[in-house]
Amino acid sequence: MQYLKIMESINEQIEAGLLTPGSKFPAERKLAEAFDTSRITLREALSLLESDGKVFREDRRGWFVSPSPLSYNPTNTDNFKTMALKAGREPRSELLSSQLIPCPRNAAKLLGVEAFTKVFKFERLRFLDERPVAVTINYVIAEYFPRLEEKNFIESLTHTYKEDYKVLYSQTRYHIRTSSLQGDIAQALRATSGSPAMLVERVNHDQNGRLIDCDLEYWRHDAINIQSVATLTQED
Amino acid sequence: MQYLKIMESINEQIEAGLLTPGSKFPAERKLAEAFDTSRITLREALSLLESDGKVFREDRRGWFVSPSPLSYNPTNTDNFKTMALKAGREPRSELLSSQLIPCPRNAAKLLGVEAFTKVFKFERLRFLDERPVAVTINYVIAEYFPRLEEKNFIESLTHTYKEDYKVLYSQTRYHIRTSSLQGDIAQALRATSGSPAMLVERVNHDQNGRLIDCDLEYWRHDAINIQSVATLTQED
DNA sequence: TATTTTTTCTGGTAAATACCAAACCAACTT
DNA sequence: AAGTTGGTTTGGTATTTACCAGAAAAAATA
Repeated sequence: MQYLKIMESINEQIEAGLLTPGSKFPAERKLAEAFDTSRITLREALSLLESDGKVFREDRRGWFVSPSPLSYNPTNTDNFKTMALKAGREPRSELLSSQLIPCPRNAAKLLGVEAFTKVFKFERLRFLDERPVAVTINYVIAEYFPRLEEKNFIESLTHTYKEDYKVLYSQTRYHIRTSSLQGDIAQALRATSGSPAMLVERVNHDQNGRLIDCDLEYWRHDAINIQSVATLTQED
Repeated sequence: MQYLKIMESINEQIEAGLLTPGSKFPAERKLAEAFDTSRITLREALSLLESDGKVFREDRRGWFVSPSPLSYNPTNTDNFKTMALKAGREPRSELLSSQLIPCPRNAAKLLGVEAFTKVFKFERLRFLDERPVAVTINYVIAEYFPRLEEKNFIESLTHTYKEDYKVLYSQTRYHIRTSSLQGDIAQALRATSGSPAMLVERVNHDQNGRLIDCDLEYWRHDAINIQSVATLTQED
């Protein structure tokens, strides 16, 4: 199992700080030669480090050292920008698409609304220090937010809700599971199809208990770290 | 990219219910032949399904269809057994080790205690329907729980705390991130080294705000699904 | 200097092959 | 009936080879 040794060797170099976060590895063929092994075995070692979140790759671009993950607290309303800035990172968001459509199946299931309810769907790509780390897809119940498409919601939907509609998030139901990146989402994240991902699904209610939107967040799995404090209720 | 087609083909059979949860796939060589491809490409397809949580493998034993994940709520005190039973699953726990030791580095960091503080460490293996799904490692501050080693805590530590020491969990700080299974932990879970995992770290306080223990839970990544409801506090 | 085109490099995919060791099963022994 | 042994199957690991397509770099052009 020489791939284990290669893995450890690379790992040591990362931990020792010889390879800085975000820096690119030499070409696979060169690395394989350096470790006196085949390209396939070298890729095996890198893949293990990838599933451990130590390194990541960009499709046909190479392998990189993973930056430290962003702490993500699902129980507060900090938006992406705020979270990133608090952690000393540089956030950026891009709008990938936005449209007013009848609620699709998967979102209808999350929202618990009838089929054909009008929703405003939009997709955003989130960057941290110019690395694409997440694609977020929002489904907003259209009737509660007239002309939402004209507002500037790209950076923060939370902010738009509050300023333009006097709506505050008050309760959120969330699911978090591992998944893999496929198709358009993988492409937007410059990831190869099948890369490991964290999928965060949230369903949000406003201060009146009204269900207002849901979102799906596909994160590169090494880019976040779910973190929270809970006050426990004893059941029995 | 024929591995994508193979993947979809297998996936369809799973979704159609032709392959029931927990059932074993034919041997790799036979499957490869059936799909008229090489074993390597077949393994590529299965690996993708694995990272998506649709299938899992047991080391040198073969590939299996993943059962549906257990919903795990980090914000309540339901123990493993209770969670499993509520979901209609059959739980079982095995004690892998238990010892009274000076707090090791990683746990000291989580607990925020001085080095050499005595802790009671024990490892348990959790099964769902006889499938090993998680290894949990607990570090309990020994001075608060004299003779803990004599109690029957294997099924539920929570229960022992409550009945024998009148201690209730009241606040927990948790971190969740993806990781990979290695060494002993992988072996206990019958997983191959490097299999994807969910790592849940928790630090717990009792009803008096006293820090009492922490635990590390290594889950097979397809076996859980973090799920919770949060009441939000607006900051600004 | 800025833009476009061409070339080179590099990662992604795929096959064929080989050997090892653990798991499994069946036959045998006690 | 229970335990041991030995052969077979099967997944894990590793090498070699090949070709493709996208990305990056270099060269040519406007």
